[in-house]
Amino acid sequence: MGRGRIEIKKIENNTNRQVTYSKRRNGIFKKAHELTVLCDAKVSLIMFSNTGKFHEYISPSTTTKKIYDMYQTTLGFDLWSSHYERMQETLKKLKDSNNKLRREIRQRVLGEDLDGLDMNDLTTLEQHMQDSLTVVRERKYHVIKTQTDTCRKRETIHQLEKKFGMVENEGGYESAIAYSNGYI
Amino acid sequence: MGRGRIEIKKIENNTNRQVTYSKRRNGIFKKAHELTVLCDAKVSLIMFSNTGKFHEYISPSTTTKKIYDMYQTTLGFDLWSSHYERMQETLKKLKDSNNKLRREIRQRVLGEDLDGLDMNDLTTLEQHMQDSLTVVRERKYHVIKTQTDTCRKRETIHQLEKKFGMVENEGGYESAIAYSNGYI
DNA sequence: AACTATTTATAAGA
DNA sequence: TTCTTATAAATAGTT
Repeated sequence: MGRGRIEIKKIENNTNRQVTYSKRRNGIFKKAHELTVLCDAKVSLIMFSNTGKFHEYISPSTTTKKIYDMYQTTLGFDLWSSHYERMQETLKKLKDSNNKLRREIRQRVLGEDLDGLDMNDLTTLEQHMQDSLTVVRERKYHVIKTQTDTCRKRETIHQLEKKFGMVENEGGYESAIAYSNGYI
Repeated sequence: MGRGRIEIKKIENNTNRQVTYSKRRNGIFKKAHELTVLCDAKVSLIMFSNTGKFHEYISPSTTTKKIYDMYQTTLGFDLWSSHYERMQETLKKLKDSNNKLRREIRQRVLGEDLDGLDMNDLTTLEQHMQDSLTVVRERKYHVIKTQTDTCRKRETIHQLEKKFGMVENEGGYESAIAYSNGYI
């Protein structure tokens, strides 16, 4: 449909190709619109030229999102599966992990939810708890010892102050403790 | 372009509309393909007739998914943002929750990560652990007692069998135990 | 961006 | 649906 018939193969001349793209793009958009009106159809037409330029036609009665939703429903699969499924998997893993952690806490910290455990499980759990308790007690004694040491140091510093008239920076010690206690 | 010129408005005659849809659909698909080849473009053409029938053309060099991804990138927004953002939020909450749980386990179950705790914290923790340990020990004795009771029952059943020549269903008891031990 | 000779699409009919 | 064909519409090459 023009001065001469053309073969349907890539137009190598760059300018020609651009011009033909522009002309035919308009043609196809017009056709899409006519189809929409004449036949009460819903059309989504998305095009990218070989230079990456984007153009689209969408029937006024709908949206691209709706068309894709219908597309997915019709074909019965998910277009965003790569994005979405990866998120779904991560979500599932996190939920599982969370549940396990919660169960562990219920069992080991609160002593609840022990119904499924047999004698071996219970004995192992008891041993773990005993070990942990030992660790905490050791830590406690460590802190007591350290605090005592710190007190001794503070006393020594006070003695030095009295000797040399120095002024101690009170904020230093207290704020360090406050900082070390702050856990979220 | 036919025997007579037509107005571009909905074809009310049902059969006519169907026929025109079919003819023009083929026409537009052909045009889409020609554009693809002649101009090295990427075209996605999705159509739904007013009866809900689905047809699509997609350039052979690409996929609907890719076009859809390019569409989103080009327009710089996410069609699923509401869905997606909700998932992102859930994901973040779960991650935070997970981290908190892990920290709690490190502290209370493994006896690690105690650096930030002062004497009061440690004493409280020690007391909690002691309480939990007591609960576990109580549970252990409960299980021992229950098992003893069960054994007694089994003995009684055996005695009854000997008396009356009944055959015990061995699977019943064992599988019940296996079931009650199975936790994920 | 216009023009126009020609090809192509298609409306109506079979 | 599919084919036919007169005619409208699209467009290739040109200006």
